[in-house]
Amino acid sequence: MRIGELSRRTGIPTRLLRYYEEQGLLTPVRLANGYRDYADRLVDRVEQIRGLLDAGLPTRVIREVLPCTDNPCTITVTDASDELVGLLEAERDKMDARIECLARNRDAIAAYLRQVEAARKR
Amino acid sequence: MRIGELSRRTGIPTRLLRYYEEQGLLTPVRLANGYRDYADRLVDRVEQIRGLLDAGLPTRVIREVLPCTDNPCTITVTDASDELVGLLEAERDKMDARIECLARNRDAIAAYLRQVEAARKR
DNA sequence: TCGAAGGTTCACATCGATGTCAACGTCAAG
DNA sequence: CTTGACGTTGACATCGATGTGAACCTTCGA
Repeated sequence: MRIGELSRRTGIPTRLLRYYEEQGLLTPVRLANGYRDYADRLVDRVEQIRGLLDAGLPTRVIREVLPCTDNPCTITVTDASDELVGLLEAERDKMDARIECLARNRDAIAAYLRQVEAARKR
Repeated sequence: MRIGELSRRTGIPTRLLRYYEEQGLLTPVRLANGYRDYADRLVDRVEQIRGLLDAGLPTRVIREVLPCTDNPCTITVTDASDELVGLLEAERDKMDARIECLARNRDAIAAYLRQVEAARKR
């Protein structure tokens, strides 16, 4: 599919799809006329990218993370440099911390909302 | 404590502590000489703010969220406008989505790292 | 008393993500 | 053949978070 359809399907402006490509997060093939051609599976990838961006990861990190979340890429297990492994471990730990922080605050909000609701019943 | 010590304790530059105040996330009292004076408990608050910022929440949202995560503020349950309640529910749901996305990707990274390690043992 | 350390405000710079616009090429339908 | 929808690249603008520096005030210890 071309960029317009991908944009419609994902709700992400074409501007950003091009930006993600520039950042190395998305690599559509080019048609003879120069148009970008996106495989269907890239819809999911775009959503994954959005999720990670929304969760606060910079594109630089997402670029490292994406390959290891691709099933087919699990084959490339062996060519992971020590450096990359270290980076990924650090990133995993940061994500743990973020998850914990988010969860704690979400729980606090949820508890608060429950109290509000309880108070309104009276 | 004054801003320098808070900065040392939290590792956050004074510039940002002032910025958080400007954004309404932190409200130190002022000493006679105009210096900011931070209560001890604000150390925790700063860390909470950092966690939420790192998790991708903008200061605008954090400002709404913080009050409901303060225990003493649970007393103010009654003065929650419908609007705020809706905003908080939406925010809670977004946080849910972020947590899920982060967890999925962290799990993928963790699985990848385990594979790498297994491959290296051989 | 003087200087260093740390505080204040204000302004401007930077950086990443995103919006917007200009100038132009491609393609399908009337 | 032309028009309109859609694509291309490139430049510049904006917005939020953060860095940096100037000009100035306060406190404290030599």
